[in-house]
Amino acid sequence: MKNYWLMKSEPDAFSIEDLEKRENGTEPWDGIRNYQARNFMRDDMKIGDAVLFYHSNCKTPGVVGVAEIASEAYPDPTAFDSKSKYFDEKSDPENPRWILVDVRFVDKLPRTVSLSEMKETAALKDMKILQRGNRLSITPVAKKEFDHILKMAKS
DNA sequence: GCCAACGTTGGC
DNA sequence: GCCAACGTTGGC
Repeated sequence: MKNYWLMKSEPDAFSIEDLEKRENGTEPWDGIRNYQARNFMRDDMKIGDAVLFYHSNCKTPGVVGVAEIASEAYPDPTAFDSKSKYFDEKSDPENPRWILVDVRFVDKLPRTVSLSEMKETAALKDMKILQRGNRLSITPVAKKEFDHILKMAKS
């Protein structure tokens, strides 16, 4: 069974347009330093899973595109790079603490489905992203929520 | 194991 | 830029 996800990114750092421009539209999703998000990548993500690409910390936060999972989880090299802002001296290369998956561009939505609009939509009320104080950068999404957001983007 | 202090996230 | 919510750290 295919799984569905929502992944946040700050467009100033890495936007859906940046993803589209990457070779093969593919980018290693590095820098995840939260255990819950890591465990989703490690335990539940599979190649071909569908992703809602969400822009956070910007003028109009919301879902802007669709991507897909393009690799199994593998060690995040930035954890071992002392020059990286994601460097973690406590991550042992023999037993990596942090992992990542490759994410591939699929589509930009015809329009942004904004966070405020999502909040007003009864069919989306259970989404983790709408729950109070949720800061998780990777959250599972129900297929019907995923489909509903795509439908909203087309209307 | 508790919990205060601290750093980060992210909407507004 | 503000600040509430949250996760992590580290002293005890």
